[in-house]
Amino acid sequence: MKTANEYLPTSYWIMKSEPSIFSFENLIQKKFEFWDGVRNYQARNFMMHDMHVSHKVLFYHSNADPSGIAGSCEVIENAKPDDSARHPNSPYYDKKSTKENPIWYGLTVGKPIRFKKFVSLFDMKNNPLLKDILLLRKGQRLSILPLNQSEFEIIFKMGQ
DNA sequence: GCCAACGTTGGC
DNA sequence: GCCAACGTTGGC
Repeated sequence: MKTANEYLPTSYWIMKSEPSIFSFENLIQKKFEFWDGVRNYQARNFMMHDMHVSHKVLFYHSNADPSGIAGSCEVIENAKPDDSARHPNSPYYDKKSTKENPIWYGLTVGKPIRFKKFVSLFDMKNNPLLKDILLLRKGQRLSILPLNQSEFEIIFKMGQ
């Protein structure tokens, strides 16, 4: 079984968001969004080092009813410091973050395309072609996950 | 709301 | 560097 880092380099990603906080419909309305609030080093490193403009992203609703992929989007601006870490009133505040050493970074996604059909977690679990993807692995909590081109295309087709 | 699984923190 | 305690994620 491959680890997340063994998927690198790749141009295909899953990004998770709780729709009660920021949903795919919110992205459709806003057209683009700076992805702030990531406070996990592995996910941050993906954004800082491995994700680049034009990379394709599947937008996953977590803690949702149902959870699943609502659509796709893409990276439209590479990583830059996540200023929410320096705002004491932000839920993402981190007192260790400074202007000189921001610690936390985010990037901007845009160009959302809503799937014709929502691809639920249940649907993905029932597709034998997806039995090995990181998203479905037990205990996998990373909010940003790499996937390979064929995995991306399988899920994308399920949404059409 | 429960809780398994995981990441982080901090004492030693 | 170990590891117990704690906090968080996210399915159910």
